[in-house]
Amino acid sequence: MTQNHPSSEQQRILQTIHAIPIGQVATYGLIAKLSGLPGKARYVGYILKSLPEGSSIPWHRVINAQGKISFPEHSEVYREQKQRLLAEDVIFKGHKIPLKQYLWKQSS
DNA sequence: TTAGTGACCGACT
DNA sequence: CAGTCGGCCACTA
Repeated sequence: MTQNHPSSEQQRILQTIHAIPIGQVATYGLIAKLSGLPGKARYVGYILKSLPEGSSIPWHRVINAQGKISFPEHSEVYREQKQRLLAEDVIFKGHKIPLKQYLWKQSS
């Protein structure tokens, strides 16, 4: 199978992100895995980067595997993401979110 | 077509 | 705990 509908992959990813409950977060890698695209964490990042302005996608609930926001600490977008998370009562330990305790079903 | 670039990840110092 | 490193793969110039 050499043909693949590119947009369907994106939609699966966006759908997965959209399903993240308020007050919870998920890593890029987990999003990819739950979307049936294991190993394509960077793809998730790429899609979020190219997300339209007024999108209803809760992009702020996506963080990296280190439990941190994937933006330069001093950037404006970093502050916005952190602000949105704090507004949902997501707890930060310094600059990190304690995944072990708050991350979305770590399954396993 | 090739080479460079990431809103990444896991294993390993 | 903090760095490095190699792998990953869609996208772009």
